[in-house]
Amino acid sequence: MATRWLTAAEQRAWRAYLESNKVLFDALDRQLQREADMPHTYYEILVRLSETEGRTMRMSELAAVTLSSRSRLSHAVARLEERGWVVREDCPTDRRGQNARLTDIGFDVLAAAAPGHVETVRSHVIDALTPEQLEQLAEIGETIVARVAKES
Amino acid sequence: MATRWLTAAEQRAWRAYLESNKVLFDALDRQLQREADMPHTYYEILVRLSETEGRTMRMSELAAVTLSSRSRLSHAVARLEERGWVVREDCPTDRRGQNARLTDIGFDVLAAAAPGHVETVRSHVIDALTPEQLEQLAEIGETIVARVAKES
DNA sequence: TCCAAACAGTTGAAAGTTCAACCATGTAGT
DNA sequence: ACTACATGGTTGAACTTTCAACTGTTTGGA
Repeated sequence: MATRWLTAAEQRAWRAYLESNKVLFDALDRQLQREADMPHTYYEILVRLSETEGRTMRMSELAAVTLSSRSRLSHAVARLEERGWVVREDCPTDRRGQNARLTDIGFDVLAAAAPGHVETVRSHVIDALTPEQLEQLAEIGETIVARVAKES
Repeated sequence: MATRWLTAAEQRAWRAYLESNKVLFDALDRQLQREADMPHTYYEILVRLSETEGRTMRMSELAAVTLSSRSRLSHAVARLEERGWVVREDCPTDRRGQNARLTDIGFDVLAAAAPGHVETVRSHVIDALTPEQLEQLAEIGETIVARVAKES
C-alpha cells in the first residue's frame, strides 16, 4: 500500500509539536539541572513518591506511574539513593519486592526545587496558553495516550 | 512571591501533555530503532539533509535546524559517518567550517525508513486527531516555541 | 600589523537510557 | 511435591547526550 505522506497542514502541526517539545523540555531540563541539580525524570520520581501515602512505593508501581522501564528506574533510584534522597527497603509482603521511600532530605530537596520548576512550567506553557487551549491540550494528550496504548 | 501552583485543570493539561510525550516518543523511537536501526534524532538529521539543495549543510546550520547542540550533532554525525550514511567535507569558503553531506546510501536508508515512520506518526497522532485538533496543536506548539524563545 | 574577541567545530569524561541476560521468588497445573 | 512459567528487580555493556575544555580560523578594531 502506498505511503500516505503528510499534507502541508499535517506537517505544520507535527513539526510544531516536535519543535515545541524539544525547546520546552530542553528549557525545563536545563532549569532543573541548574537550580536543583537533577534531570526531569528524577524530579518526577520524587514527585510521585511525595504524593503517596507513606512516601513509599513498590519499584514496579513507581516505574509504571513514571512511565519508565524497570531498568531505568532501578538505575535512577540507585543514584537517588547515593544522594540520600531515597532509600530502598525490602517489601514485607513479597520477598521479591523492593520499596522506594522518599527520605526527609529528599522531601526537602523536592520542596526546594518545586517552586522554580512550577514557575518555569507556568511561564513557558500554562500562562502562554488560553484556558481553551489548555483544555484542547488535555484532550489531545489524552487522545494520543489512549491511541498509543491501543496500537501497541 | 508565593508560588502559584497549578490548578486542577492546569495539572490535567500539563500531565496529559507530559504523558502523551513520553508514550509517543517512546513508541516512535522504538519503531525507528527496530525497523531502521536509528534513534529519532538521527532520522531528523537525515531528513533535513535530504531536503536541502545538494543534500549538504554546514554543521552549525544543521545543528540549528535540528535543535541540537553542536556537540551533540558532532557526535551524531561521527556515528552516521561510520555507517557511511553521511560524509564530512571541508567548507570551501570558510576554513573553520565543515559540511555534512548525505550519501546515496544514506538517502536510500532514509527512503527505506520513511514509510514506516510516517505510518507510525499517522496512526499514533495524525489519524487519531480531528483536523481541528491538528490545527489547535499547531497553534499551541507555535505559541510555546515563541514563548520559550522569548523567555530564554 | 597586531591583538583580542568571536566563531566553527571537535573531543573526552561523566551522566542517563536501553537492551538483553540474569537471579530470586511466587504461582499454577499436574 | 514437582515442574514450568510468570513476576520483581538488578546488572553490565553499549549507546546517546551533556558539559567543559580545547584547537584552529576569522573578524574588528587600535
